[in-house]
Amino acid sequence: MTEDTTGTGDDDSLAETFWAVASRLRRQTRESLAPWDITPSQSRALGVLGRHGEVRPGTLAEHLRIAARSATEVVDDLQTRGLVERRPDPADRRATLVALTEEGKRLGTAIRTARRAEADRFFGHLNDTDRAELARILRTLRA
Amino acid sequence: MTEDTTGTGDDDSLAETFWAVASRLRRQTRESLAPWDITPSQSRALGVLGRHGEVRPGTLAEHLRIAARSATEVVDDLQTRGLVERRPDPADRRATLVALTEEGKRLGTAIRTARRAEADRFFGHLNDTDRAELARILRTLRA
DNA sequence: CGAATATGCTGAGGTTACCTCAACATGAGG
DNA sequence: CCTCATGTTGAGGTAACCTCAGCATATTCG
Repeated sequence: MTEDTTGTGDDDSLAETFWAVASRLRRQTRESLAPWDITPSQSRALGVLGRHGEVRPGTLAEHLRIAARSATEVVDDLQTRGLVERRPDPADRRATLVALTEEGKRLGTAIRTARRAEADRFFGHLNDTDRAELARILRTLRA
Repeated sequence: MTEDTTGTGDDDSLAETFWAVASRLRRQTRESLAPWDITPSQSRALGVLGRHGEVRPGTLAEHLRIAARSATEVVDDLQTRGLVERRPDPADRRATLVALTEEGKRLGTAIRTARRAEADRFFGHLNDTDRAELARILRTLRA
């Protein structure tokens, strides 16, 4: 149905193509996370916590490249699910430290594995050279 | 694939890098569209309409790769701003055709120019080879 | 020391861009 | 004409952000 293609070179500016890919990746990610009933940004936060141990919400925000307030929100969600806990920062009484609970760690590793598999599935259509090229170019653009 | 990390070791998977770039691009796009008080998805819709003439909402949705219902919404917004108009499809009385108004056309071209400039600014850090490579690889992934 | 200022977190409230589900009208095939 | 498919949209929901303001601490400096 819907004569799918309509030719091909439809919306092909670099930016458009980029967004088309992004949208595909987002859908796939969401899908691959579904079994754990966890959202993409929660999973990203779990990743950061796994790599860094306990951090303050503000630091988490930097790693996720979002506003501090938004990090608070993600932490709230994870805390509700019992995946992280907050404790006072002994070094600064304004601050809080966020750390994975045992279950958070377990889930974190499980998800990391799944995400890796998912990434392989997504980027796996590329050969090694292309994948490396893509990584390099994207890193340039991230700056 | 997994770890060819360059030592920074921060958020290094290909997917993470991809999202970091996406986020940067999104912010910049939003900013560059601000003068016209138009959102990214509205501008994408204008683009499709500019390239295709009048289309049905459903067709628009396909081009934008979103659900039909969501296209209706974008059209609503554009119509409120007087940039598009709906008229009945003579060939099928269930359907509607969406077309740019004169002002929509004017704005569409203005925006297209701006977006191009913005893309150049964003992707301009890359040399020609890298830009071509990126385009090629992304097109593979879009499939 | 004490006052001004900076920093860290979060409540309140908003936005964008999506989604699904179901209603309703019309079209098409038997 | 009856059924089923299709096109659009109302209703209602969601994730993931945002800003702004307030409160509690920390730091700096006269």
